[in-house]
Amino acid sequence: MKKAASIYDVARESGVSVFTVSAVVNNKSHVGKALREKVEAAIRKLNYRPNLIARSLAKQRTHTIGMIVPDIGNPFFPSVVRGTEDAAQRHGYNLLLCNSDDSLEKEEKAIELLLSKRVDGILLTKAAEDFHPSIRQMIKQVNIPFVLVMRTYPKLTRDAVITDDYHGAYEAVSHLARAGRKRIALISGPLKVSNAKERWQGFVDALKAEGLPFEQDLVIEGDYRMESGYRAGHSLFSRRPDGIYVANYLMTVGLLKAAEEMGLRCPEDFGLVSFDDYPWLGIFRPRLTTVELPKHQLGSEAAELLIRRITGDTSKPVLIKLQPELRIRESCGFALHVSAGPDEKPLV
Amino acid sequence: MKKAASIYDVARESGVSVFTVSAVVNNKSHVGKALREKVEAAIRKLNYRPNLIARSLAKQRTHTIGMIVPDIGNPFFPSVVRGTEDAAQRHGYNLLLCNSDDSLEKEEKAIELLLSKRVDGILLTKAAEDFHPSIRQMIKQVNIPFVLVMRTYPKLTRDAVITDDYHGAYEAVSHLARAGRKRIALISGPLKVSNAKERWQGFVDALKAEGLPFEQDLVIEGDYRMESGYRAGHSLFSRRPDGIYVANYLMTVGLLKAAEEMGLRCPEDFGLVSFDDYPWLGIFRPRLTTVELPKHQLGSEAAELLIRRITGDTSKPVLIKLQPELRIRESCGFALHVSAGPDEKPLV
DNA sequence: TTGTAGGCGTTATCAA
DNA sequence: TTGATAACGCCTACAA
Repeated sequence: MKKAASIYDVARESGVSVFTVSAVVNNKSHVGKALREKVEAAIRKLNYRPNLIARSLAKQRTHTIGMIVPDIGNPFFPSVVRGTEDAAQRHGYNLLLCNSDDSLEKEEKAIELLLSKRVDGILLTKAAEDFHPSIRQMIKQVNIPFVLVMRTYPKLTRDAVITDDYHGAYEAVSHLARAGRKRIALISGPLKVSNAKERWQGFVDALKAEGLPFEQDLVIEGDYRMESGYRAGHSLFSRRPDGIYVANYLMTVGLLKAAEEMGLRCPEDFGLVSFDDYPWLGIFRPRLTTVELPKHQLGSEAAELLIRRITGDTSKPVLIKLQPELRIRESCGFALHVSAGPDEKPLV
Repeated sequence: MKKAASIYDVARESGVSVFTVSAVVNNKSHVGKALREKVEAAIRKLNYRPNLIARSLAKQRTHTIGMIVPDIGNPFFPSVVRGTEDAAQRHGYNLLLCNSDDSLEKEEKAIELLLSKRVDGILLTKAAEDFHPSIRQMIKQVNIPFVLVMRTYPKLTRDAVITDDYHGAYEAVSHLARAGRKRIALISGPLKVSNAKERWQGFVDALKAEGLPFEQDLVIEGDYRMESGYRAGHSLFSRRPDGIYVANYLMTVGLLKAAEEMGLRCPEDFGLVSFDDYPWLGIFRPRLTTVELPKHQLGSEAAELLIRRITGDTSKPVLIKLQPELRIRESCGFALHVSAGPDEKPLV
């Protein structure tokens, strides 16, 4: 097997210069009809495909965007990634995907690699800790656009697209209160992460607004993983909260596992509002009341913004804040039938 | 802001040739200590990072693998992708991710793009229809390794890593039969897809082995999406099956939605075995009995195999078949407590 | 051990 | 409208 045809081969085959070939490949207008047809014939004959690596080197543009998420295995992220892939696709960009496991080390390694591969921009869901100075400097230096996804990171003041987590949490806790819950607990994400802080604040403020006490030992800091929800459950239930707001789905699953082991039932023994909704949560029992986050949109808006930056939009940094939506089901002790109203999206 | 330092800048700064710089960057052994240190100093000073695009062009290797899945938003795939990313990572490869939505058109477009971007190999979960001849020829021509994931595709006889779907389906249906179900239905994936065919065959053979009738109008062909499960449910339940085997999770969710709308309960009105397990299925009710597929392993083994091919392994094509595992819970009408035995993985 | 020079496949500049 | 030819940044014979 011989190697793929290059632009030179096409030029030779059709008896024109590489310039002309390049012009027809990129269909610039200035090529005579006769030549164009000869070139096109040669392209077909040789089965020529432009080498995008070479093109990237010459144009200093890869049409690739890097995306770093904590873990694509966390059911929250696939939809986000899908959203960005869809948008990227539409604009002729590809996605290089990395997982950081919320580890600074992996994150920085991923960034270095993406920069070395000369991606045109990066979508980042920042891990908790601060960048090392060297990385920060490197980022500043290469000067490609970043947009933060789901989590802000002030040290690198830039574009971000997030959800209104404060508001979502506030709604969640208010709902718990309206359902008559008095001792409301929080299982939080890592407080170093911006959205966990927001959700925490929403929890605190809603409590206050409802005239409910804030009990320090009713808030537990998890790490958004299932196991931390499980552990949180075990230590939390001994304190008998009658309502719990859990800051993400995976921790909710862990929590429910713990509840079951301790013989506690939802909503009979405790009310629950979880963050982040999934189609199947309306099907299985207990039917979880959740705060839905527009995951797909999150990803696509981030991608759109990033691509705008890549293509030269230099307007001032923006913070896009998407609105969550409380989906009332049955995990707080009563089925509110308004949830079947026109606002509810059909499952399928 | 000036552009990034190149190998030439480093060479000039340290007063050596680009050859030497290249040698230390790739730490070849032949560089004298004195020079090496000078070069390293210059690298640090200029904050030099090799341009991997240029390297790829020169070496004809991108250290990137392309992966095409139907939909990363389908909860089945994230773990697979995570598995391949982990393996790729370990070997210094990156992942370019594409979604095909099981559409031949999108799939072929993705392949063309990946080939043009000169990925070193491709991981493919093939859409149902056959490649067009031109694509097939193109693939043959570029001659980069493909490994098929989850689905085989005989027309392109190559490496594949799949799960033993026949066996999994057989087990599922046998379990339904052991639970006393007599009229067992199947909600299948698209029969043009290899694994759907396998699961169908496992269903048929298990029925026969159990001495149960095969009723044609108790099998419905879906497309692995939620909505098709929902529709299948609506048309199926009027025929009153007492057991259902559903070939994937998303269709199960749709089916359960339909069941609810028709006032049918699982397992009281029908037994259910679903394919493909998730941590939360052991938590919510009904507790689904499922056939777990080793998703992460699927992805990592595929990546390992692909990378072996990329790096020159020319041994004959292999078909890696991973074993599924029946996880007995309660959706067939009785809780078999063997499921709590040593075989069961802890949730967290 | 180190340097020189050509090649990787495009695009882009500048003439013609 | 076309054609040479120099980048793009790195690797790698081949020489020294």
